[in-house]
Amino acid sequence: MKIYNTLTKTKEEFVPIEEGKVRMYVCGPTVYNYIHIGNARPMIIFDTARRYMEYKGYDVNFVSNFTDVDDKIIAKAAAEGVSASEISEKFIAECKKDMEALNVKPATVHPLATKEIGGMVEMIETLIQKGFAYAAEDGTVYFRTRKFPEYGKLSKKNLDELEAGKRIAVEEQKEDPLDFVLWKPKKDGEPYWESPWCQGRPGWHIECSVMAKKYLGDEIDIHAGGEDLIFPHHENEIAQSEAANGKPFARYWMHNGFLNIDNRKMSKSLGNFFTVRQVGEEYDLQVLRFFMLSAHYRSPLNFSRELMEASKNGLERIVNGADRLRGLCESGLSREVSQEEKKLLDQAEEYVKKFEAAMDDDFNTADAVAAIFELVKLINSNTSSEQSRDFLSGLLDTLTKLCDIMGIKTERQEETLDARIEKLIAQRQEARKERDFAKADQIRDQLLQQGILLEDTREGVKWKRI
RNA sequence: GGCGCAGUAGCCAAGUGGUAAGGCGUGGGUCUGCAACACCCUGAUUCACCGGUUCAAAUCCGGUCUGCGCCUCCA
Repeated sequence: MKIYNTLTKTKEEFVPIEEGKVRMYVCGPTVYNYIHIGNARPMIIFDTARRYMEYKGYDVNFVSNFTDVDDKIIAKAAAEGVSASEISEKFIAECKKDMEALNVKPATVHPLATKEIGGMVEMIETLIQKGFAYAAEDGTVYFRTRKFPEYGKLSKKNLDELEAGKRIAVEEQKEDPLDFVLWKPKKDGEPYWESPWCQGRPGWHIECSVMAKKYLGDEIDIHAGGEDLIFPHHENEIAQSEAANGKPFARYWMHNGFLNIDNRKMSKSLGNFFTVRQVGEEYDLQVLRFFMLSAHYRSPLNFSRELMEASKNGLERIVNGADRLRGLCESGLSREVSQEEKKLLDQAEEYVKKFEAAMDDDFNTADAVAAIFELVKLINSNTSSEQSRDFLSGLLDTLTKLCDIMGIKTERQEETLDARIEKLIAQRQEARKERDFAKADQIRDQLLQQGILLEDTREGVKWKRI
């Protein structure tokens, strides 16, 4: 399995620190609002990577934080006249709902920044002891960036050029403009914690270093997040962790590309901002997941209604295929798998190999999805109720196995139609039998208006919600 | 100014030296009472442009054009 490593800018063979185990950390959202579809991309991508590694037999310890103390949370709390924790707790709960709808598995641990303050204070103390940090007069603690010679190794930045860039805020009490905050004093009305330096709260970067250390250890296999986090967030994490622990921090750094709207970065000021919740009002969020998997995770991906429609139709093709096959399995024959069937099963295995080869190559989900489509075509073209049950269920198992890895649900939600609708379907069948097609079509249109699509298949009448 | 990414059919998208996957859409056909589903056929002599290397280039090198991102909170 190869993974593209931002640190070396090459695809590298994945070798875990501990055989058979993966320690993985993904930077999670700051919870001051409903998550947007840009937040959803790393969630979906790295969940898929995790599922694939689990499929390969790895025991994945997957840690993803919620940043629940931050300027934006405090500002929102002030605006609504509630406490910061009320805001963060609410949006953590809402975020978990969205993740479930996107079929993103809960992390092994979802640590909260506010519950890890003790560890942060400890790490900052260590950094001060080792000379990598210093406290200013007002109690602000800064990281001494130039003391860490490898600073810039992830983002390929040169310290002197950074300084020349003059976009760094000059703070009088900093020894060097490049130094960044580890701990800052509270302002009136803000949440705070006690520390040796002042009552205050942690800076933006220390929490991830501390949570990764606590739940995964000093050295981890994979650290992931959006590409915008490369600098300064991940660069600073490396500096903090490696300076404090004296060991290399993460072996593989993975970064997903941005999700754009109309080829522009999504932002509130441009008015092209979508929450997952908004998209969910119009589409099953499985469609959003499928859409995100249609491109390589490192490429920018453009979001639009047109592309969502295309994804919806493509996903429908896969689900239809699985659905039909599931029905066929029930009526399959109890006999041995024939030679011809055996050949088809071998062909299906070829698609599994193609799928695995794609995923082994830096999680090429677009290619992996193509393999699933080819398998669906094989199924649609070569199955009937005249075949052996073992053959049919073998194909179904293969298809659902691959879809599971992608986090695509192939089972339609079991819904019971209410008696009134069932009666209409029965009446329509009666009308069809009597060749009263006008009445039959009238009933079908009536149901369609209620969002129920009927299909007359060889195996009987099927319905689905649209 | 520094660093970086991308440009493949109407749309999306894979492919990084051996002669262009897959999906959506379009048009035609088969099946069906009709429809839907499904299946078959329909698509780039060509991969932004120009030059070079090579027996061979979408893939490597040089240049040009265009779009985008990071360097500041941001997935």
